[in-house]
Amino acid sequence: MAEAPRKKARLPAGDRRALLEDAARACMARGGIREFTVDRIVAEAGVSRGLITHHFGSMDGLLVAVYARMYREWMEVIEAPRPGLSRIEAIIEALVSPELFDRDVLNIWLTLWGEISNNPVLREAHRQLYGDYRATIAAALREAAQANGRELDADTVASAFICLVDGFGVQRCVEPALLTEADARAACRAFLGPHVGPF
Amino acid sequence: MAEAPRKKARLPAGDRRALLEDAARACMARGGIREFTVDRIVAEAGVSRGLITHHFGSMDGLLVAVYARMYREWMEVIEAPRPGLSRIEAIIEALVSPELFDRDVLNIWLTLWGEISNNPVLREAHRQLYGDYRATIAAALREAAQANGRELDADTVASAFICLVDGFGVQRCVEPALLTEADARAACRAFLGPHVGPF
DNA sequence: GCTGATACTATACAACCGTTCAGCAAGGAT
DNA sequence: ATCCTTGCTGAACGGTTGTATAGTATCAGC
Repeated sequence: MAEAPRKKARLPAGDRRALLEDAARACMARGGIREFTVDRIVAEAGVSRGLITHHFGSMDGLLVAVYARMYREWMEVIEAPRPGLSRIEAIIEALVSPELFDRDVLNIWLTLWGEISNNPVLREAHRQLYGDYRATIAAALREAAQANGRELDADTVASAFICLVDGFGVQRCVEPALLTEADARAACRAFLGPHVGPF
Repeated sequence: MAEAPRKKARLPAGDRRALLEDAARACMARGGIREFTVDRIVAEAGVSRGLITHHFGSMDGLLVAVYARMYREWMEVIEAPRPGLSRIEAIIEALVSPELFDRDVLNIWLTLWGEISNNPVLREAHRQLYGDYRATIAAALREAAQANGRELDADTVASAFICLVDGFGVQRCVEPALLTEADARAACRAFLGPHVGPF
């Protein structure tokens, strides 16, 4: 006979934190910032009301943790090596992959952007991470341009490219039918081609 | 001696509606959807708590009204004739103009996108208006391409172009320093040039 | 087996949420 | 002068918000 499931078993601190972060993301994916509330999140996670404050200090603390985890997972997919593809191609494929080009994921991002724009605590957290993202894209662009013997202002192009990608996210949230994964890939390639040359 | 200001003077119904819409936008520009509350809005407008329900039935009603007005004003600037410029150039100049390329305006849009994505009432309102926007852009693209004797899938390119523009909005809200009006203009032209030819 | 730290629960709290509604004020019609 | 309609107020409602905190369970070190 299997062990009877002990109620309220002790868990390593990290597990419970991750559980709450996942629950918070599920709520945000479902209903944006309006679902990011203590009651919804603890109900989703199946824990007591006090646990959020216990682990994160405040709702802002949890919000920052969610942002950090979203960012980390995003970058993992972006930076994953894809055999046979150049770095810039790999990035484009990552951006239209099921992991990143996903309504739930993008709805969480849309929600986070809205908060970054208005919440000083999250804005500060964003500032620290965002530079890395742009630098990664810019490095891939520089690499592709060099392979074709071209000059380019990698930072500026990377910035505009990120705008395009963020816009895909918006579009996919507000008008999902209008933008397929193939459209997004084609738009990325059409956008970057003139700047870095064939890839 | 001037007329003594009468308190609670009667106003045409439309004026009071517009007053509330403006107050709601001021709140959203300041703090996103979290500031879109009855108390904040009526305080901003200097009217009583009951007035929102009286004129709009509910907060969702006001939200739809705000969206409709944002859309109308956006389109007015987009469609304004600009002597000496082609239609597509005029649209790009409109997009980077002080009226549209404005932190407050774009923060309201970012807030509205987040709501469209999660609020069925607003999503329905959006669906009806959005098609017109895309059609306007697509028509300008077709015109430019024809002038250069080119073929293009105007709807698809318009859709991707709108993504780019929406992404500018996101970027300007979450990282205002990184994207100047000149950057945005240059990115628009670089994006459209390869599709429609010189303009 | 005690002690102290840690993980967690559950209640309580004041503040705020959107909506309802009774009533007042002002003007037009009769 | 009296009614009715309309624009608007302001109090009241039940429900939800985030946080503070007292109390309970569990485990490591001794």
